[in-house]
Amino acid sequence: MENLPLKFESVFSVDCVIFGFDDGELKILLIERNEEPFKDWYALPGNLVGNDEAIESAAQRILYEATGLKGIFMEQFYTFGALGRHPLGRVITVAYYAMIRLNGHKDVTPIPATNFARKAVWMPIKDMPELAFDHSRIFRKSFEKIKNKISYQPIAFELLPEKFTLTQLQHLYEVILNKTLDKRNFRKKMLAYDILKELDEKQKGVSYRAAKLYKFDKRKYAKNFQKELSFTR
Amino acid sequence: MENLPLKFESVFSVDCVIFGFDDGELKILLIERNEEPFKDWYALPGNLVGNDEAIESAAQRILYEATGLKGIFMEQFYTFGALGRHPLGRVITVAYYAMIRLNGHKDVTPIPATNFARKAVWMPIKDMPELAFDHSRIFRKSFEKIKNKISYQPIAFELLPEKFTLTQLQHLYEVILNKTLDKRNFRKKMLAYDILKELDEKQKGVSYRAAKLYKFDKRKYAKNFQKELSFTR
DNA sequence: AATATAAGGTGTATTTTTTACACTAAGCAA
DNA sequence: TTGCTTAGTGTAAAAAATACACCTTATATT
Repeated sequence: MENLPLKFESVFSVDCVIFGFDDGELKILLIERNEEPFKDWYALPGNLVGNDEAIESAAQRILYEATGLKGIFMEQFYTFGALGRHPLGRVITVAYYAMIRLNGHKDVTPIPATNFARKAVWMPIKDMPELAFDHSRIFRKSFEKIKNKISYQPIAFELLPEKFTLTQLQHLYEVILNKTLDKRNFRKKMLAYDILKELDEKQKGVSYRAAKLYKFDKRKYAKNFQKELSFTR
Repeated sequence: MENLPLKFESVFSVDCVIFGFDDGELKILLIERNEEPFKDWYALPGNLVGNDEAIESAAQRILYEATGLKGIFMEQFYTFGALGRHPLGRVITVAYYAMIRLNGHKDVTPIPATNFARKAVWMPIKDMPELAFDHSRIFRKSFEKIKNKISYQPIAFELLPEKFTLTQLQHLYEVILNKTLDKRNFRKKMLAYDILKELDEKQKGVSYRAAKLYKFDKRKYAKNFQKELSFTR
């Protein structure tokens, strides 16, 4: 193919819905904007993508700026481009979500104050305020997505500490799916998938019988996981 | 919020993977490019999105230009924006797929020749050539998507004539899933979903026992379809 | 030491769903 | 009338999902 002069540049952004699980609650990371438009509003961490920056890298950069974390799996889930979504003109935004371990990483550092972000907070999803731009819509779509996905893919582990108890895992499912599950059935099913490694360790610092700790076992997962999960109760 | 001067414009495109089912084969609509870059290559129908055009509308416009069809459901499935994907600069593309009735609409008219498209063809997916840009990748992703989706959502009907036999439906599933299904189990399951309407009509023009015709029943579907489909054999 | 508290951990019977499997019926054509 | 081709159907067995309750263990309290 012959050489052609470059003609195009794009202006578009990436927004990230970053989920964490802490105090038995599902939270997402928000920034408080310090700049027009939507000054003083909460917003998803996001930014314009450089002309020489891959979208995926931009998402990783934004996650890093927001949390100090690198190398977290992020999944693109939708692109939002309604005409009026950005007051400054046509800016479409590619949305990603990530799930990160908040427990055991309490020190995850939200964004240092920047021009546009005054501070960042972990917002429990039950307290979610209306967000800047169309970010509320983006959040809702991400939440539907993970709700759906968790039913057939073991993405929940990403949110837990590396070592966790089955009860913690169950609680997380219950929070995301917004329904209670039967303890015996949950355990039976989860263990049947054979993607967990039982450790020789127990929970510590609890004032009741300590539970066994488990780890997610990537190798077992790769071997065994063709099946799909699903919980009806 | 105060008024701010418009600052941004975006250059981005939409590409459409348009599935049809004909002669017992799954096909997609391709154009043959008449313009650099990728002159003479096959490509997905796609185009730049106007600065005042909603993405969804652009997708509909492209579908219309390619087939003459309006009001077909299209689903956005991914946005592709790798740095080198377009030789003329940074152009990210939002990809949609659609499934349309080819049977009974043989007259679906691919694109009238335009500047950039010499002609359009319904290409059997088994004969798929390498496509322009990253369109092969886009196609592969769309195909994974519908493969997955057909297993739990009745999207297959979109591809069939309005009236169809259960055997036709089964063949379509078999083609998409690339495996054979058991006739009795398929029928039992499909009828159990209770989303089909049995007609008082039979197939015509066949030189063997004619099969009953069915219609997809949107109302039943809306009522009954919480469940998910899945075929293992 | 005894007791209370709180969560951990476990099994079984029932129902539902999925699977495997093969023959007769109907319509057309020669 | 016979042959050909696809339509159409049921059942038994296996697997998966569900409902359900009590004893165990560790710590804290008296």
